Amino acid sequence: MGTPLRTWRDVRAEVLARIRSRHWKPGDLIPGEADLAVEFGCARATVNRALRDLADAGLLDRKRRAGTRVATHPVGKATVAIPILRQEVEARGQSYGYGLIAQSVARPPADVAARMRLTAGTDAMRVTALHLADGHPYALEDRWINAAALPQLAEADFATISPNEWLVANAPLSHGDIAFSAMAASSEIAELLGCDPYAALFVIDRDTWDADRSVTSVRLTFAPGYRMRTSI
Amino acid sequence: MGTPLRTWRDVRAEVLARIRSRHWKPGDLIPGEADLAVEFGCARATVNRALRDLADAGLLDRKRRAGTRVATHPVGKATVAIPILRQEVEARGQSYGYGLIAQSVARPPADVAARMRLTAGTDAMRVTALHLADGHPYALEDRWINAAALPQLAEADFATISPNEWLVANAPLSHGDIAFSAMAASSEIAELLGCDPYAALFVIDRDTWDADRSVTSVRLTFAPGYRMRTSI
DNA sequence: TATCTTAATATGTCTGCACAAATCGAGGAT
DNA sequence: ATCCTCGATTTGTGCAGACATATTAAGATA
Repeated sequence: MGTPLRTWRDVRAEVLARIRSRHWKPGDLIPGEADLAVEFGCARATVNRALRDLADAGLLDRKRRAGTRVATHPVGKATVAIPILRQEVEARGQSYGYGLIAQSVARPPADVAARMRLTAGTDAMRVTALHLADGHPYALEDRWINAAALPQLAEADFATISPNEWLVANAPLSHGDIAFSAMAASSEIAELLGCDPYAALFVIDRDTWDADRSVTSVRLTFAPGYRMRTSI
Repeated sequence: MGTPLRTWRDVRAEVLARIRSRHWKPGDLIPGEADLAVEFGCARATVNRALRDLADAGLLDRKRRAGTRVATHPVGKATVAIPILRQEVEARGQSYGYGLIAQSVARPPADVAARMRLTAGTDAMRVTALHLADGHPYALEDRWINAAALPQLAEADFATISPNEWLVANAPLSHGDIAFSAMAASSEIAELLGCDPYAALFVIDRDTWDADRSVTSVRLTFAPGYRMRTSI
């Protein structure tokens, strides 16, 4: 019993220490908020804030009436920064470059149309572009955009601004699905990225939605050696 | 001006709607908490909770005195579920299998020793194991464990339990660094995973720490076709 | 003019209280 | 025995007020 823990960060630190030290083990039921508030010498709301934060981080499981338990599978999630290419390159101290490769309006292939839930026969805009770091290929962007969802699309000039940045500035904010995978370079991609065919490349696929309407579907293929990092 | 927004989720939804509708555009300064509380007919704490949540999600930038702005680069982060292989496989409705390939105590190579910050000449335990889904190779686990950080390590029987699960149950909770990348299969790995040499494989590297002491460093190499998904 | 000090302001958080919502278990009805 | 209802328990959240802290802008000083 020491000095009172005044802030919710103090409380969080103390609870975290007890979990880490295995004083409270995975699966254990820990005391209720009211008890902890008394022990720590603070208000219940403060304890609540601390425990809620740890629960958000996946370290605690909380249920009404049932109480709070230490999570059995403690390290469940990590937040990764979805790369915004210009920022990422510039954060590495390199100069960012961008080049449009192709732009057209075409019938998307079946898999893309299905992912975007476009009615059969609908056209979409396809933009292919290359992102550069210090003049070297950094990532290849292959994007389909649903023109029906973006009235201003005609005004966009993807020769000077990347679709990524244009969409950030002009598309309604929305949710989406993201998938990370590895893919062998096709000969086309190898040529564009300046790497060997069959090189192992890191790939991010992202589908973005405005309510139930697909806005865009993009694949970013990174040059060999790319690593996406995070910490927990 | 409608019925009062009573809950912080209501407030969050309303603010989100204004952002999505571009009523408040990226970069805009939005009204202060007190003003919004009056407008919405709720307490400032409720508005605070809602705005804090949106800021955590990366949709708002908040600074004391400066106020709250709509984020210029709206979608910054996503939480990914760090795969716990057994759960992941079973969640797909497949049967999970596990097999120990090799276990030894050895001098880790320079890059691993450096990552784990082991003093030169320290030995560590190396465990190599294969995770299976419906009997097919799913992921290869190549792990180094710092015995000095884990007294009970001698009791572990990695022939029957995977290092992953044993560590979850026995190691103190800790922080760590994670990196995702793509790698071409070496001939050894190709044989273990039953894929072609040079196949593009998804790789997760994870270093785990207890305070400033390295606990374990692991590389998970997934069989071809693996995708790690999330949504924002 | 340049720099330092001070006040104003917006967010951050604590407190104490109240009630809401979820959930579990006991006890009663069928 | 089975099902249902109801109360108790625990977390979830709202509110009003106060103070803390960061940051900016204006004013004072050199």
